Amino acid sequence: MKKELTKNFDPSVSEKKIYQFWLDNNFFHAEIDSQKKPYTIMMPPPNVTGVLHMGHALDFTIQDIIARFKQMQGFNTMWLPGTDHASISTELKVANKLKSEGIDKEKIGREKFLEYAFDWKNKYGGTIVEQIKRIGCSCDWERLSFTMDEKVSKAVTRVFVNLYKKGLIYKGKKIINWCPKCRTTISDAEVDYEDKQSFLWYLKYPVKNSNTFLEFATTRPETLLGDTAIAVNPNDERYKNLVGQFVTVPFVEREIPIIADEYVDMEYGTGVVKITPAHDPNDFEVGKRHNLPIINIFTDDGFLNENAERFRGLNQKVARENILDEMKKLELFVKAEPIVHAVGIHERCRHVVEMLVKPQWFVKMESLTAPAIKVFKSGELKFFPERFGKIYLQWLENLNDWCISRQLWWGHRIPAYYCKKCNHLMVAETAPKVCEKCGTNDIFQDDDVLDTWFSSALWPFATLGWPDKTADFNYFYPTNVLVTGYDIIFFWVIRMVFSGLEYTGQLPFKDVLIHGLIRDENGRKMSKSLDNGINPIDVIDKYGSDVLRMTLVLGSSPGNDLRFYWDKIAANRTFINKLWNAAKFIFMNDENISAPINFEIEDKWILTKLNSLITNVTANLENYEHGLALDKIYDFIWNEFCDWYIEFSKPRLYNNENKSSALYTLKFVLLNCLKLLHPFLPFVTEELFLTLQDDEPTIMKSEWPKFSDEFNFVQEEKDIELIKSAIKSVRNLRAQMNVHPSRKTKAYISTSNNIFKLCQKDFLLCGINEIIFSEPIDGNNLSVIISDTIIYLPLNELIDINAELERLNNEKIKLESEIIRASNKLSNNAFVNNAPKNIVDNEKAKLLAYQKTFDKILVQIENLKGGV
RNA sequence: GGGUGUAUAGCUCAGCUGGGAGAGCAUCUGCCUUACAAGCAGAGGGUCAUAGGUUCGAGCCCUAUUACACCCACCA
Repeated sequence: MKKELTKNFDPSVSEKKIYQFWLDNNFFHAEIDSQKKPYTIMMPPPNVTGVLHMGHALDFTIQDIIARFKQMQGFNTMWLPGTDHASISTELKVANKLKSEGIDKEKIGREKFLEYAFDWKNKYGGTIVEQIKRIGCSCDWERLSFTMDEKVSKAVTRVFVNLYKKGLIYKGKKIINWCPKCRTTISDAEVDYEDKQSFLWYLKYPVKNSNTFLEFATTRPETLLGDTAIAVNPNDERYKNLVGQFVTVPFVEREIPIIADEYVDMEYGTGVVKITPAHDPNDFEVGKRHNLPIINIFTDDGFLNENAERFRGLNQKVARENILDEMKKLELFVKAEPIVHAVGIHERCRHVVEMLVKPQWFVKMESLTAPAIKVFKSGELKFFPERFGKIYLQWLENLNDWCISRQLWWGHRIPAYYCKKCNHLMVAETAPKVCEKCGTNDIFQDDDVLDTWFSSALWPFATLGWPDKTADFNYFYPTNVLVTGYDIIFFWVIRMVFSGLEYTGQLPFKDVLIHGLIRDENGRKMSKSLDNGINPIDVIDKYGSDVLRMTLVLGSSPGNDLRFYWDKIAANRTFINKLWNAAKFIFMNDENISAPINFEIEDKWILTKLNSLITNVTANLENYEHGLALDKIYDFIWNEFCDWYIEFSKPRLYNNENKSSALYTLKFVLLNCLKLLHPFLPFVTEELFLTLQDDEPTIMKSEWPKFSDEFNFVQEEKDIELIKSAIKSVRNLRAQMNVHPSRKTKAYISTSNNIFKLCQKDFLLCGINEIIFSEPIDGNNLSVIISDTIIYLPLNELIDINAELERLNNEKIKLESEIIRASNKLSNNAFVNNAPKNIVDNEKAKLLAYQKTFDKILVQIENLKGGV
C-alpha cells in the first residue's frame, strides 16, 4: 500500500488512531524483565470524580516526556496511573447530588451512602482516565490503581496497626480544626486564611469582691461563654496584685481565676486575655498549663449549645450581636476598634473553620520526620529546582502531630474496635470477634475514616502490592522520579518520603521534580470562581494534544509558574505544520537509494549540527530541563534544517546531483529529529515515523539518538556557517536596494577560499544564478565583503554611487569600533593572561577577520570613488 | 515577624559552569519562489529594576534598596 501524507496534520483523526495503535500493541505495558533496568514513575493520582484541568495537563505532560524519553533510552519504563478517592471532596459531591434528589445522607445511613458513592465513582471515575489518555500519556493502564483498591486498603490497615503498636498512632483529646459545614475535622494544611474586616472589642469583667473591673480585648466576644480564666503576663506590674483573684463571666455567672502566663503580650490590647481553652489553640495550651476546665459552647454544626445557656441555639453571628448588646446594657462594653483579622476557611467548602476539642486519632511526627530530614541533608533526596528543598525542610521542621481521623464515610475506615460493654479499645487488621478483655462479642468499629493523605502517602509502594513481597514491588520499587506542583510538597511529598522510609526502609524516589502553577494571560491563578480557566480538552479538540503539550513546555522553566493563553497555543500550531511540511517534502522526493553515499559539505554541516543537538538535548532531558530541550530542537528544525539544509538540497534533488546523499541526509536528520521530538509531541512524530520508514514498528520503542563520531565535521560546519553569512549579507543588500526577489543576477566573487566554489549552487538562495570567480571588469558594483572575500553584484542601473559609498562607510565605521574593541581587549595583558585560551584565540580570530574585511572595504570605497 | 521567587525588546518568556543580549508573538518593508501564506526574505526595537562590590571581564556571583507575587508563623 502506498503511504500518503495529507496536506496538513489532522490531530482529530490521527491522535485517536495512534493512541489506539499504541494500546492495541500493548506498548505502554511493562513486563518484569531482569535483563533490563526499570524506570518507574507514579502518577500523582487525581481525584477520581474530578475533571482534568490545566494543572493536571502540565503534570502529566512532564511525566510523559520523561517516561517516553527513558523508554527510548532502553529502560523498562513503567508509569503507573491511578486515581484518589479524595475523601472530603468526593463525599461532598455525592452528598450534594443526593440532596438535589431529595435524599438526606444522614437518613439513608452509612451503608447506603457508600453504595451511592461507589456508583458515583464507577460512573464518573472513568472520565478523568479517558481525559488523561487524550493527552497521550504512556501509562501502564493494566496497573491502573485506586486509593481504595483492596491492595491499597490492605496496606493502609497494616500501616495503621503497625504504627499504633509502635505507639506512633494515638487517640487523644486535643484542639482540632472543625468544619461545621462538613462536620468533620480537617488538618492544619486544609485550612486557608482570609483577611476579613472586623473589630477588636474591648470589654470588661467585674473583679470578685471588689468594685473594680478587668478590661480585656477580644475578636470573638461570643466565646466568652466558654471562658475558664483570664490571663495577664507575670511581669506586668499593672496586674500583678490581681493574679489569683477571680472575675465573673456574665450571663453564665461563672467565677474564673486571673492567672499569669508568659503567653500574654503586655503590649497588645490591654495586656489582658480571656482564656477559652475549648476554642483557641493558644488558650488550649494555656489551659493545659493551668489545669483549666474546657467548656465547649458550640454544636457540631456551629450553633451555640446548652453551655451557652440562654444563648443556646443561636448562630455565632446573632450570638455575637446579642452578647455585645447585653454587655453594653451591663456597662461592661468599652469600645470597638476596627481591625483586619485572618479567619480560617475550609479550603474545600469555604466555610469558616471552628476550633474544637474532640477526641481524635493522631500520628506522632517526631520520630518519622527525623529520617526524612536526614535523607535530604545527606543529598540522597534531591529537589529540582533545588530551592524547593528548603520548603520541604521548613515544613518538616515545624510539623505538629497529624490529625488523621475524619468524621466521614467515604474513605478507609479506622481499624479500631471498641467493646460495647467494657469500652475496651482494640486495634487490629481484622475485626476481633470478642473483646480481648471481657470476652463479650458486642463489638463495634470506630466510625471515623482516615485522612485521604494517609493512604496517598503509601501510593508509591501500596500500588505495587506492598506489604506483600510481590514481584512488582521487588522490581519497580523504589521509583525514579516524582513529578508534582509546589503546592503539594507538604500534603504529599513529605508524607510519601517518611512513609516510604518507615515502612519499606527505602526512599520512595530520589528525584522530586517540582513544577509551577498555570496562570491565565493576566497572571491570575486559573480557578473555577474566576472562570478564567482554559479546559485542556478544548485545546486538544481544537488544535490537538501535541500543541497543548508543546505550549505547556516551550518557554517554561522548572518550578516557575506559566501563563497560558490562546495566542500562545495558536502560535505553537505553526511548528507542527512546519514539521509536517518538511516531512512531506522529503516524502515527495523519496526513492530507493542505490548509489553510494558520498557526503557533500552541506551534508556534513547539518549532520554535525544534529550531532551536537543530540548531545545537548539529551543532557537537558537528563536534568529535567524540558523547556530548554524543546527550544533547541525547535530552533534546529526550523532555522537550520528547514531554512537552510532543505533549501541547499533542492538543486541536488531537482537536478539529480548526488541526489542519493542528499536524500539520505534529509531522511537521517528528519528521523533523528522525530525521535528527539517524540517525548514532547508523541502523535505527530509517530504518524510521520510510521510513514517515512518501514524498519521499525513504532517510534515509541525506537532507540534514542546518540552522538556519532562519524558525523563530527568541525571544519565543514564552520565553512557552511561562512556561506550562510555571505548569503544573508547578499539578501540584506538586495533588500536594501529594493531588488525584486524574482530578479536573478550574476555575481563576481573574488576570494582565496575554495568553499565558495564548492557552494556555488547555494547562492541561488540569494538570487545569484551565475558566479564568475574574478574581479569584475566594471568597477561600479554593489559589494558584500566578508573577511578576504568580496562578492560583487553588478547591478549597474541600480547603483546610486553616493548611497553605496554611504552604506560602505557605515560598514567601515562599525568595523572600526569592533576592531578597537577587540584590540583593546587583546592588548590588555590581564585579559590575555587570565582568560581561557579558547576565548583569547577566538578574539584573535575575530580581530583578524575584521581587519581583512576592513581593508577590503577601504579598497572598494576607493574603487567606487574612482568611478564617480 | 521568618522565608522563597520574580524584575531582560511593545507583550509572554528563555538565557545551562561568568567570556560580545535571544526566541515566539506583535510592528514595519518586500515576496503566492514547484514542503509549508499556519509560509519566505529583510528591518526596527533592550542602561538586562536601582546603587554599590568582586573580577581582566557581570544579565549571571556578593551586599544593600525598590516593586510585585507566593509560602509559613502570629493575629486576645
